[in-house]
Amino acid sequence: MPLLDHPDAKAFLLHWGEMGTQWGVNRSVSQVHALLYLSDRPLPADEIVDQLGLARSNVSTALKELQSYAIVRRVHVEGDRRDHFVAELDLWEMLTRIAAERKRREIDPTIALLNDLAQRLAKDGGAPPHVRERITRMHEFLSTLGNWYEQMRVLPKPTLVALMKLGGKVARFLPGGKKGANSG
Amino acid sequence: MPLLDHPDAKAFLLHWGEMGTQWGVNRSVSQVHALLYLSDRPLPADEIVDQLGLARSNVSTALKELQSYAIVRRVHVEGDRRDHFVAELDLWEMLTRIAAERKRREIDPTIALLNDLAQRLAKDGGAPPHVRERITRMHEFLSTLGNWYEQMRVLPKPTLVALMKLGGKVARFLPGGKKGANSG
DNA sequence: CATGCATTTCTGGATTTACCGAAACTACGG
DNA sequence: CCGTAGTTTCGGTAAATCCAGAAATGCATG
Repeated sequence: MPLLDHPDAKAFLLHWGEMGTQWGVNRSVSQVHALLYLSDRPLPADEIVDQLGLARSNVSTALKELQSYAIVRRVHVEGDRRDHFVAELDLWEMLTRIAAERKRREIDPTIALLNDLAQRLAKDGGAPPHVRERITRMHEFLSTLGNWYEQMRVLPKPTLVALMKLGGKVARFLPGGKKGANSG
Repeated sequence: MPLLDHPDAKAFLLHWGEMGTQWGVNRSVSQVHALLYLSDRPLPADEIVDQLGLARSNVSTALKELQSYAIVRRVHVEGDRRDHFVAELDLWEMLTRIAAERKRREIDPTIALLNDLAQRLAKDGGAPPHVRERITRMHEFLSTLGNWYEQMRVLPKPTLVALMKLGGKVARFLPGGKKGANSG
C-alpha cells in the first residue's frame, strides 16, 4: 500500500517540500527526500515516480542531488536489478551533512572571494576606508564561523548531542563566568 | 561618488545578491542589504534606486523585508524629510536576527505541524509504525534544535563570541570528557 | 557484441517568480 | 488644500525554474 495514502505522511511530505523551496532546494528534491525518509524499505526510482507523480527524469535528478549531499544512498536489493535508495535516518547525521555540503558550495567560495577583495583593498590606497573595513570585517566574520564549524564537524556525534542538550549552560565554563564573560 | 563605482564594492554586492537567491531570499533584497552594509551613511530609497537600477516599488518592498528581519532600520537625517536607511553593522547581531526570524517563520510552524502529526499518529492504531516513529523523531530533533537555539539566543553577545572562538574545546567540559582533557 | 532494461542527459514548453512602471492611496507638513 | 514622501496594488513582461517526454548512454546478460 502506498505510503502516501496515509494523510499524515502526505501532510509531512507536502510541508517538507515547501520547506525545501524556502531554503533554496527545489520541491522535487525535498519531496523525494521526505518520501525516502518515511519509507521503511529501499525504494526504486520507479516507485518514487509513482508515489509522487513526478517525471522519471526529475526523480533521477533529485536522487543525484540528494546523493551529492550524502543524505540518500544507493543500495542493492537482492534479486532486483534496479537501484534502490534509502535516506539517512540519523537526523544529526543528516544535518551535519547538509551543513557540510552547503558550506562547501556556498560559504567557502564566498570566503575565498572576500579574501581576494580584502587583499586587493588593503593595497588600494584609493579605496574608501569604510568599504575596506566592512569587507574585511565580513571576511573575518565568515572565517570565524567557518573555523568554528570545522571544529564542530569533527566532534563525535554523541559529544555534539551532549553539547546541544547542555544548551546555554556551556557558558558557565567560560573564564569570567556566565554574565558578561569576556572574549579573550 | 557612487559607492558602486569601486569594482570591489560592486563585486561584493553582486556576490551577495547571488548568495541571497541560494538561500531563498530574492536578489533585490540581498543587493539592497549589501549596498547599505557598505555605505558609510544612511541612504534614502531614491538613492538606492539610482545605484542599483531597481524599480522604486521593488526597493520599497526590499526595505520592508529587511526591516522585518531587523537588520536594516530607518533613521532620520537632519534637514531631510525623506526616510533614510542603515544596515546593522555588527555581524553577530545580523546573524542572530536573521536566525531568529527564519526560525519564527519556518522552523516554528514546522515544529507545530509535526507536533500535531505526532499526536494524531500516537492515537491512530492503524498508522504504520515506522511512519509514526520517523515523524516523532523528526519532531524531537527539531524541538531539541529549537530549544538549543533559544538558549543561545539569550546569551550576551560577548559570551556567544567567546564560545564560538573556543570551538571544539568546549567538549572538554563535558562529563565523561573527551579524549585527553578534563576540567580540574 | 547484440539485446533489453535501467538510468541519465537533453530539450522545449509550462509554470512560477521577479521585476518594472504607473496609478491609487496614505500620511504629513506647509 | 496643495506638494512631497512613501507604500501598495496591478497589469504586463522578462527571467528563472520546474518538469515531462524523447533521445542517448550505461550496463549486465545471453
